[in-house]
Amino acid sequence: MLEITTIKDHFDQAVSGLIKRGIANAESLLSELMDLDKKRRETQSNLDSVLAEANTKSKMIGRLIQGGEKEQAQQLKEETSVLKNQAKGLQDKLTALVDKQQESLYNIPNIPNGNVPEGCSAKENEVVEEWGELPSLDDGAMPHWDLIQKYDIIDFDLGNKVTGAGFPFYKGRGAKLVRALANFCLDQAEAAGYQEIQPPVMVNETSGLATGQLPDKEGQMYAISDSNYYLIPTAEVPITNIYRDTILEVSDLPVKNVGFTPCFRREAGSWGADVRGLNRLHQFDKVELVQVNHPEYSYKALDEMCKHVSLLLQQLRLPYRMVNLCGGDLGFTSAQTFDFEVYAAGQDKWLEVSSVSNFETYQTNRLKLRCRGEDKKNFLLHTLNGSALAIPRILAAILENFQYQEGIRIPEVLVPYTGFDAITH
RNA sequence: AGAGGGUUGGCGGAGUGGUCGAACGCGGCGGUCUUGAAAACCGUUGUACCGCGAGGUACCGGGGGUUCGAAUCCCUCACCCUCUGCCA
Repeated sequence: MLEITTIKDHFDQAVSGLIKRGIANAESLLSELMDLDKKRRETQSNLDSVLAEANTKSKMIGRLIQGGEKEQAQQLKEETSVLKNQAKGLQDKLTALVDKQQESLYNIPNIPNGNVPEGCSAKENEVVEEWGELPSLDDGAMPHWDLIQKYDIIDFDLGNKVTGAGFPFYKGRGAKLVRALANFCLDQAEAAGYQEIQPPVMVNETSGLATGQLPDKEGQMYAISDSNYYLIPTAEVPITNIYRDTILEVSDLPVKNVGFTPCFRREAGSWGADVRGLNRLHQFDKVELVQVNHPEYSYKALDEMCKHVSLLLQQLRLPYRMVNLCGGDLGFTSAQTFDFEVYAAGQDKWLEVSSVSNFETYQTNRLKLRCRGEDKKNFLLHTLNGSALAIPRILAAILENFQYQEGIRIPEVLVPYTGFDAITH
């Protein structure tokens, strides 16, 4: 969530930022919040001074009782009782105000960075980089959902039987290809200085709140009904939460972690042609990069992460475009996001295979992830993350783009990982 | 899963109703001494919020309660340890 002091100190900037996201009433929304904050501070001041008086009197009572002056003590007790009652009222008021302010802040998205394009839908996203030539396929080329049947490498029917829709089985060379992609991505990340992490795939409610999946997108996470845990929608959640309630030293920065996990998404209400086959699943594997960085260097890091993703896609020989998301299309918690879309020739579609974001202090504020400054003042750090990469969609693009009459060619960089250079009957 | 014991500041560890935000030790930081370092000695050392400031408030696993007053008593939840059971 946003810091209240940031909104106060950069009010106009905050308003115009939210307007860029398409929030028309941003000004009144933030003004209300400022009024609420003013009331909150007043109430806190009042409460503090009542408590201070009560504390003083309580201490006097202690001394009087020790000195044997019971009657005076009794008198003070009554006075203190009155103060305590006042304090209780003020405390309730303060709690209500804080809750309201918190709720309000939870519902305000991050302020877009200055380089985020104007626009209210995906149509206004800005393509900033394009790479590779779109393959032209022979007659009889297929989308991946047909290819996987033809070569018997991924089985959706089996998934339906054993679990339900959106939980495919990868078999034989299909399974091997998943493992090859994961290992390739992990090795590349390691070479770029990321530490590999294997986190739990279930998290508690506090963690979900801290990275912003809760309460906003509760419908996206699977909840474990009898233990208050949630299945992670991305490794970002457990890995970023490592640093919850933490104060780092400047010398610890940048923190660079990479995790390979299954991701679970309810994706409630998503149906239609866009979601066929591997395009959208309830469970899928993803390699995720997570960085914690100094505010001064976070955009440099964002750039570096985008370059990393570009390089992965280039090595895999997948034509892609890199898109600077416009204000209206930006994720709730993000200050700036670049999406990477890969062209899948068999279905003639661009598939989003990576999303690289800088959250600035939006997450660290909830996480209470700070850094000890040289002046001993603590400040909030920046978090960033990016997929590198989402495996099933990459798989889909590979199958479709590299298909030929008798089989599917495996990208050269993967061959050492798969042990085969083509999938044929 | 059952029985018992725990949870205190960066770490170890006192504290069972009243100047306790918390003794003491270690570690960290600053200083004296030294060519430099070590040792020794002196000082300092949590976080958040309110306030221009002086200063104030809150926090001893989380939440609630008793009391004029709670780290200390009561309830509850979570986690940890030991033993028994089960298990990859």
